[in-house]
Amino acid sequence: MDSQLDRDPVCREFRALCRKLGWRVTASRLAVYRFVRGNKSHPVIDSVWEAVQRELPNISRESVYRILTDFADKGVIYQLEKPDVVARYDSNPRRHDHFYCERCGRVFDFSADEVDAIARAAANKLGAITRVEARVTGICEECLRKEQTRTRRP
Amino acid sequence: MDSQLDRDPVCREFRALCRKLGWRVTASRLAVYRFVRGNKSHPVIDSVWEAVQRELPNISRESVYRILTDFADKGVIYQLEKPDVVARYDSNPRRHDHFYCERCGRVFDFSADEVDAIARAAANKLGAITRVEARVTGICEECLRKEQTRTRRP
DNA sequence: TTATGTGCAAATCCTTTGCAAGGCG
DNA sequence: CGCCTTGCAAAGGATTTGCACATAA
Repeated sequence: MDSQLDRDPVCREFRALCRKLGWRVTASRLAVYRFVRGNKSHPVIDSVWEAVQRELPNISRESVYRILTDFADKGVIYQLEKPDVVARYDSNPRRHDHFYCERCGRVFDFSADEVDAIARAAANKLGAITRVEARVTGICEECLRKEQTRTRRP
Repeated sequence: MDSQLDRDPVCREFRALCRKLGWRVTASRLAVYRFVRGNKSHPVIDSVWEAVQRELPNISRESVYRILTDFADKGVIYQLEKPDVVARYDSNPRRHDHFYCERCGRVFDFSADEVDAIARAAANKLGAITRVEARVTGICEECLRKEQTRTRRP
């Protein structure tokens, strides 16, 4: 990275980030970071790849995957729609919400019905609304207990 | 389907459903329906397949997929986590919510911050909460306009 | 009988991984 | 120079599709 880039605030921010995470500063990572940072379009892989290719024509799709996965693992970005995708089905016809356990992957139902009206009001201008669901992620009771047990008896 | 099954209320319900949808009543569909109906465990494909195999040992995984997909298409069940999976990334670090357009697939941000407290309170007993997001699905403004134009000029 | 539904095998598509070469520190 | 990164090729895994046979209606 040449010294000229030090004047670019995004670049400096990125270097600080890498330092914090113990990562090397590479052109690939910087280019991906530049495109993703503050980007509100929720880009899919190929959008990111395409954009980054304009700067680094030889970057591979796989590297973009790796870099984005690393960013997501460190919480630098958030991954919507993880491909931890196995089709799941829900036969409950009533409006309801879901709690996703990050540990065991199970999904639990709950109902916070005021969410519906609130989200509808807020998303009103974006289009016609079909359904509203609150999605909560965390660690379920059972997994919490397991972790506590493990911690107590080392 | 023999007449004995007519006495089973689930079966009768299922026959009515098939009639409404213009579907043939088959043992495979009935078995899948039986397992899924009222099932609150959000089963993945293999759980459904495994359960149905106990009744129909020769049913194929592909058929289970087809049947569940058909059910979901008709709104008989809801498909959580569709495998329309292409990884999507979101660089907005602030808590916020998402509007998914069913037509164009784009995702829009909005904020309905009261949702957080409400959902937390409701999901409180299920475990430790990491994040809360309202997920709204519908048809975005732009797609709505396109559909209206198409309808107005046939 | 006739069109729909199903099993089987194979194709797709997205994502991840192994490995050797490249490049940051 | 040594270890972390990357490109390339290939593997993996989930879901879908083509086709011939089975079966509701």
